[in-house]
Amino acid sequence: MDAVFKALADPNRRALLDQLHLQNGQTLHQLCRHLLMTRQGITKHLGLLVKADLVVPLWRGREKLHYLNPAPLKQISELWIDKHKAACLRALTDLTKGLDALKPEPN
Amino acid sequence: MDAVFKALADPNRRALLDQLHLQNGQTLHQLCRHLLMTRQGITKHLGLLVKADLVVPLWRGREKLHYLNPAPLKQISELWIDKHKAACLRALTDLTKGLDALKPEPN
DNA sequence: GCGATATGCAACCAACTGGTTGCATATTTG
DNA sequence: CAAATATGCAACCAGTTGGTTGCATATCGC
Repeated sequence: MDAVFKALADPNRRALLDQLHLQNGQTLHQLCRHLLMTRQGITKHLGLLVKADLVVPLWRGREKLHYLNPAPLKQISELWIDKHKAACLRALTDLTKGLDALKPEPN
Repeated sequence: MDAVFKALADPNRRALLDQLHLQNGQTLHQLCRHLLMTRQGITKHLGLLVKADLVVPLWRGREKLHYLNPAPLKQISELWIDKHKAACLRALTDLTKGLDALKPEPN
């Protein structure tokens, strides 16, 4: 869970996910073409994505294919985002109540 | 957008959001009681949350109240998570296809 | 007004991050 | 087998991050 948030924190890694979203199952060298960085740098980013289980690697001969795994994103969305979305109205009313409490001196 | 992902990357900041979710509009000192860290440390974390617009501060006298703003989370959920969730089935079939392609030698 | 309370700001530090270079290993191809 | 291709691993380096300490400022209560 923490690994997923950390993995999503970097724009390069999000770009990698986007790239895989565009064409799934790309090899490391294919992914390198879209991101200006050394191959080893990309390997590190992919390592974090794999550790967060957002990407699943698959060896085919000397090539390593990378596939998206949408499960963690779904989980985060459900466990975290929706929880706060549900409190949307409450939060807004809280805030406006706070603002009202600020000005009880209209004299 | 990037600021939101970065802000969510730290467990302490997520804990702060959780705490505010539990009781909205808490003051800095109130938030300090739930997280073992110096007040200044928490101030820094809150600063990032405010910069990401996930938290809105509100001064009342010498106290600074902190309110949740659910808008950025909603936006992320819609713009990012759902995009990948939509590709859920496709991603899975891609992966299983990749797995199948691995073993075309059953002889 | 004065002490206590609530917060801000800046400097500093260790640890982590993002990225590189260099070299090793495995697989494919001719 | 040898050359080329695809990848891994480790060391290193600069910049950022997470957290601290120290001191300044503003507001409340007596």
